[in-house]
Amino acid sequence: MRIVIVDDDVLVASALKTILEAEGDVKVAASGTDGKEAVRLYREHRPDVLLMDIRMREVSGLAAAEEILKEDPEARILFLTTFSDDEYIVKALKYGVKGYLLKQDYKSILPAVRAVCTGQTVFGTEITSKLPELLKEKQSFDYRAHGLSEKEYQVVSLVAEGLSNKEIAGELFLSEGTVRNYISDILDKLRLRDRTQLAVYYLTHTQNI
Amino acid sequence: MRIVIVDDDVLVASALKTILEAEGDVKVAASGTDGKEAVRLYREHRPDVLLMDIRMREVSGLAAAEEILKEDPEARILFLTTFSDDEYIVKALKYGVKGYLLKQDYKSILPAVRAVCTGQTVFGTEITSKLPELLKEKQSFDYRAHGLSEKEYQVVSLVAEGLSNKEIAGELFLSEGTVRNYISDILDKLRLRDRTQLAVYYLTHTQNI
DNA sequence: AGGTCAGGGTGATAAATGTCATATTTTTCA
DNA sequence: TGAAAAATATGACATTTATCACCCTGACCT
Repeated sequence: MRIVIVDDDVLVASALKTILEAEGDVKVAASGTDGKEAVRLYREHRPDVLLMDIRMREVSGLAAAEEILKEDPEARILFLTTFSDDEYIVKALKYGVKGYLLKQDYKSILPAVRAVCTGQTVFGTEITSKLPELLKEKQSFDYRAHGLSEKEYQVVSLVAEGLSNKEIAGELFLSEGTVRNYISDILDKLRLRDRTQLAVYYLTHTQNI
Repeated sequence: MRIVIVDDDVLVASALKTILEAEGDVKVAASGTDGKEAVRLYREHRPDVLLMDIRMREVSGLAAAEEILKEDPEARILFLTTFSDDEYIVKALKYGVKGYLLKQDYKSILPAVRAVCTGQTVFGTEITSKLPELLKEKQSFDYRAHGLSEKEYQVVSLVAEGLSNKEIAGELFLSEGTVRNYISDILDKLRLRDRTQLAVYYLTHTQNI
């Protein structure tokens, strides 16, 4: 396994090198201290895994990752950081970075590197526990809480699909006038003015967008 | 490392056992063939990692995972599956499952188990490549792509806040009639029928909900 | 039998919306 | 500079919406 390490803290870089090369099958091919170097070293060595700090002086690890992944979407990049940050995680994942873990957690670095090497994605503990949070759906529209009946709720959801009263009537087998009355009631209960506000309200209180 | 394996395919279970126990430090504490058993075996053995098939006859792995994680949020569960499925991934991650990978990919099973054991989260290759997709923000509403002018776009966004023509006119220092004309044009360009559909369209094509 | 309440309906009416044809004024630019 | 292309505006009109007052039916209660 050939690794490239990029970290602007030289101590960290050498510590990592020591930890990794303790294993017989791991070889640190090169190391650098800045995002720009990361790009250069990646091009030059095409390592199995690029271990990179996310915050660095000139060019950040994130920018470097973007650059590298644009050139080689198969690149296996593993971020190292001293703190976890939602924004970074999401951004990094969007780029296609293969992992993200904490420096402190030195015992987990080697398994993580191995896993990434087989093409998998790895997250550190702190980040993992936040994932469900990050992925959680928005609270869904609770019609009972607003005093809406089942039928009224159906009307609301159809309004939020852009249907006219006539269409809603057809859909629910009601007369157009009844639908009008329903909507009038609903607007009253929800303290809204017209169907457009109703659609907006529903859409912004529902996850399925 | 103590592992519990649950898979309704006995062949797979024993193959996994063989692969894992080839390593000196791994011990398969027990194995089962159904979600119900998974829950029981987890309670009984509290393994370092629970390796579980996601699709099983009676109680699915997903249901079992939910149950187990409710009792022990720290449980390290690693799903195994023969096919990848977006729905499952997202659901599993929401529950707090620690990983998800393909059975075929037997070389990556051991590193994955080790990584999960140190508390990390691991995804198989196929899933990883989908992650950016899953997390990608909704494509933002590109008004130029629809031939809308800057001003028309402003009108659209106000419609999508539920403002009336008069209010929009006031907001943009236009006459009400002009706003009406704008909206008429916009609806034409976007092939929509009324302002409610416009609001829905805008909201569903914008990420900031 | 009478009361009442929810679900569904009608019709009248006023306001808001959408369409169109037709100006007027600015901008832009060959 | 002069003409085309925008941005803005008006008025007339048809449609759709929203509100309201009232009606009918059937279930349920007592």
